Amino acid sequence: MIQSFRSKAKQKNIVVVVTPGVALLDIAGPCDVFNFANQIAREEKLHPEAYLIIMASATRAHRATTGPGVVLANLIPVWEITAAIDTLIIAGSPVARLEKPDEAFYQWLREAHKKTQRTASVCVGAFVLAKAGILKNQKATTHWEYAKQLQSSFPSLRVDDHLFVASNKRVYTSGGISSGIDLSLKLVEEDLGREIAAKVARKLVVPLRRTGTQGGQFGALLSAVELNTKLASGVKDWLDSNLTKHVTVEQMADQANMSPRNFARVFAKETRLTPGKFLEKLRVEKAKQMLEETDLRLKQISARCGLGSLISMRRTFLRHVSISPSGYRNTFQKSAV
DNA sequence: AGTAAGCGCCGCCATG
DNA sequence: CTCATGGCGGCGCTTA
Repeated sequence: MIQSFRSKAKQKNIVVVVTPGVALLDIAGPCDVFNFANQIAREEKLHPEAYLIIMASATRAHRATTGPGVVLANLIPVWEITAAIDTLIIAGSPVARLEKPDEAFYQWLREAHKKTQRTASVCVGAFVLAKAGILKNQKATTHWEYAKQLQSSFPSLRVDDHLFVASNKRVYTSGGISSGIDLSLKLVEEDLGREIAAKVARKLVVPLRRTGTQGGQFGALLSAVELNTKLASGVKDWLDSNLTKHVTVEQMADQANMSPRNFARVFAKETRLTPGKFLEKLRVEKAKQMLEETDLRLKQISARCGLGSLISMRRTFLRHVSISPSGYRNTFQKSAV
């Protein structure tokens, strides 16, 4: 019985726009998230059918070949969509970074965006939103490999390549290919609440909110790329035993026997990270570890990581992990069984 | 809350 | 000529 469902909210139309060469995961991620959200909302008697997923094509063709060769059929060219679009998702693909799709598509996109509740991109789909002018002056992210290109092509954007999802009022961008999942989970959380989103995440066996950076290992702030460089790994050992102290970049340079200027330059080239940022990440990493594995007071943890006062640890922590230290502990502390 | 001080970062230029 | 290094000064973020 319809009456038994708690939510009176209308069904939302999710339009996923694909272009040829799209990574399968770019579209599979969002599709599965919304589909599982439907399923769970139904089971929970919250909503009989929360989402309708519409697969659309950015070209006149009704089919598109994905990067791995799987052919998507029965696509609806965007111009033929008649339903009101609640959420528009532009999936990334190699052509998304080029001048394609054509001007007609961009015109459609600009018009459509005026009417959507939310417009989003996965991976390099951000280039499409940027070209359409939708990201002007907004915070944005994309696949980290293309973040620089995005920033230089569209200087007004504030590109942050370590984010998985960047959200503004109505516009969302997400990072690497798999982050379409993170993006969609966030949208589901907004629509159906945290509990449902968490259940979807559990079903997919992914964290509800990924912490850390793109390219980083799961939950790790510092990626192998950043740590496996000569400079970083060399300095890291020394840093680990000096984290409680106030460390300057100059001291780090000393450890590497280089001038501060040159150290900073070479370090940045190798790791894509400035020495200061690296140090900060290392401190937060250590704090995360202690929050997970110990019962130490926040203040003690802060001291041991060199993150300063409780206030400043909180601030720094929020910047990197997007939740407070105590919130992080609540979610991730390993229960003492 | 608004300001001042400190520090890291980066562009620019000089040197080897 | 180029490439790696290093010094200087200004800008901006963080903290007190």
